[in-house]
Amino acid sequence: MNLTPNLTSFVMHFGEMGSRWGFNRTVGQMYALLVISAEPLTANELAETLNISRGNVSMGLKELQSWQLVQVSHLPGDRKDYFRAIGSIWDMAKRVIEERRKREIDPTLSLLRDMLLDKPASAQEKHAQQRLQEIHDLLESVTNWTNELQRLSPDNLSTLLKLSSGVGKVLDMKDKFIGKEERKKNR
Amino acid sequence: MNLTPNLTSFVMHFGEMGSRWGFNRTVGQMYALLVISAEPLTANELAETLNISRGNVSMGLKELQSWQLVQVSHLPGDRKDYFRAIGSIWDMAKRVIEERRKREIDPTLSLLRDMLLDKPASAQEKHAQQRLQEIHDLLESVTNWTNELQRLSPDNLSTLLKLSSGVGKVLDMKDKFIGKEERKKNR
DNA sequence: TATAATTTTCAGAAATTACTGAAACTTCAA
DNA sequence: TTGAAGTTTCAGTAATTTCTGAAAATTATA
Repeated sequence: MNLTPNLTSFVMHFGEMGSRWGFNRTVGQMYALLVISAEPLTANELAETLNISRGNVSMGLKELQSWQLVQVSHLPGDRKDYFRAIGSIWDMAKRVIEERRKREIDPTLSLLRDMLLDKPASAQEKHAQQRLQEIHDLLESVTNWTNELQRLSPDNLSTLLKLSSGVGKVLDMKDKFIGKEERKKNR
Repeated sequence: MNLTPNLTSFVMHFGEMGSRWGFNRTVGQMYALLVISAEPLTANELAETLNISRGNVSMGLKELQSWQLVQVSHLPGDRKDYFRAIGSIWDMAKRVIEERRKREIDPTLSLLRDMLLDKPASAQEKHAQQRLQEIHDLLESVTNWTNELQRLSPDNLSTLLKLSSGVGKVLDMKDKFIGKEERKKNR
């Protein structure tokens, strides 16, 4: 496949950014290419377009599949695997959030849980545990949020994202809202 | 400084995770140590406790300062620099969000903006631009959110996080709130 | 101004991570 | 079965990143 210079520079940029997003350069390039391509691509097309080895493409696709960011499909009467980026932009966002949570938060959260079960054995540990508790609570909240996000429909997710500038407003509102609900309950 | 085995394992774990969070192993260890330490530490204490070279500590501290995650302080009559992790857990969370946005989103967003200014020159580019537009919009929303988060007081940030199981609730609130505002306007 | 205390820099070594390409494997069709 | 079409694996190499430690720079004190 031949890319216009513009698209090439996007693909390359995405490769550079890839490392900041948790996968390596070529995996980033492969994903960018799949995202902008109108048609599914074969592993060979990826290798040729990006000038990387066939073996590397195979490994990269495995990685992208583990992120659940690409899908394989087939054409009747053609044995080759065709790859495409999964669904909508919202699906991608959800997957990235989910995967990063698994990799960046879960392991730490589970270690923190264990550590907090131990009684602090010294003044040093006592102070440390306080900080660890705070970190634990924060990470747990973040985890809850991401779980909740997974459940949202694309529509609601979109609404929520666009709400940004109103977070403050909504929070102020929350007091009134909760207040009202509480009053109802206690009536 | 001598750490208990428990704390040592936390510090080491944080080092391993460090690479997933955007800094390297020793920087992660250094930060973990500063976070759990009740007292500010000198560069030499860090180097000794973690068994890494003095030079490495110097570079690592520079990195942590660029993330604005540590502060230097001094003791009267002592020329050494003492380092401590900045403020509260909320401050840390904000810094991390802010820095990651700068590193992981801003550059891509700015490239996407440029690309979307060009008229698509081919069918290929036309299709690609549609996807790029979607990505652009998503990243822009995320950026708006993080900006908004920066502005939130620790109190509100905490409330927002704990609201987790109520992302749905946030949306409900928004509807009622907006609805009320609209009704007011139209009255 | 000299010197002692401390921090920073940076060239090269060490460690880690990514990539290639040839061989092994799988799958299907004849 | 055989072999053609395709994919995966992995040992070895290349590229990148991290770390060390000695030298240079900085800063305070006498």
